[in-house]
Amino acid sequence: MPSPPELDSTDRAILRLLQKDAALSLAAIAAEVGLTPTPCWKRIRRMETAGIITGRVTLLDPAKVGLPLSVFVALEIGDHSAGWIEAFAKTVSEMPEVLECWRMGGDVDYLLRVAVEDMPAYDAFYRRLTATVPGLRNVTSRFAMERVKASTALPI
Amino acid sequence: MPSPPELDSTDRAILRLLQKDAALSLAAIAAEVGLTPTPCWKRIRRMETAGIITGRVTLLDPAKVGLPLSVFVALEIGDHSAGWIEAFAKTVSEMPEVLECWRMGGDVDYLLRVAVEDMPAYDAFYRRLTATVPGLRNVTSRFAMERVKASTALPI
DNA sequence: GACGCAACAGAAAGATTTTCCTGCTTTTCA
DNA sequence: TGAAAAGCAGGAAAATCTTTCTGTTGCGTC
Repeated sequence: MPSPPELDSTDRAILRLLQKDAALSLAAIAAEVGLTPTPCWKRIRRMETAGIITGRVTLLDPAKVGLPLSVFVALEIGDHSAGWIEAFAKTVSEMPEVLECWRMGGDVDYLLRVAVEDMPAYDAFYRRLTATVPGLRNVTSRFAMERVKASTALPI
Repeated sequence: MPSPPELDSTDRAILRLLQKDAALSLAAIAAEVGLTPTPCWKRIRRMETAGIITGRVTLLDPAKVGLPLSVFVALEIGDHSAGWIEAFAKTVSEMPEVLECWRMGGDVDYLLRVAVEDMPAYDAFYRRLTATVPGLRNVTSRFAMERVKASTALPI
């Protein structure tokens, strides 16, 4: 059975607002979507418990907190067993400088985005990664020059 | 002159908490860092006006809002003039399905992360991108199978 | 001893959350 | 087919909790 749309246009309007600014008051949201605060609150509550909203976070300026260098690391691996994959996911999840880790299809097996202070710090991370993770066949580091766009707002 | 550290250990503790959960009350933050709400509020206020805190956003589950496909697009360009670069940044910033766009050093000129509904939607995006942006020498699409880790919390 | 900074206590303003109510739509049953 | 009943979404108002602002104190420095 094709489940009915979980989100109507009002829900999506609320989400568009909250994706841009999680600190908006219910009164402001309500005015924007044409409701009173109470039904807005109930809708947000529902989307939170449904797992549609996964969290509210504070974003920082990477340069201003001393992490101006972003590196994308493409990994090719030798061992494709379920055990290796699980262990790798755990290892990488525990590395705080790895902000994103994607398992990919195609020529690259994993793609990481890493935030570090400078090149020596990246080298230290690189050594730690290659020492900790066994069976890496190829590691390609690509360095970001400029963050042209960095959004967390999905187009809904 | 080596500017004094803008952030002391209390500031960083507050930022670590707020990066994980922007909805924490001042009372909860204050208890965690060992202060009363008022100085916490002043510190947060200061970091907001200083641009260290760039915003508070709501995160959604991409699959649950109908955007389960993430694609990384590597671009190589022919024209490296300042005008082209500026126009490209503007074009890409206005495309809502492009969540991230990085200007890179090395073999790849730009790396994009794109969120779409499915493969036909990606194809439509691809056609629009290549039709809109002139002078692309090479476009390589890599498809994500699994989001192993996706964090917005910088390691401070 | 005076100054400046950071924290604190308490109060006022504002926001969130709850409770209860109304009207609409859908369902069910005679 | 019609009508009562149930369920759903929104709204008003009150209670609770938070944020924000005021003045004040304590500590370290000069």
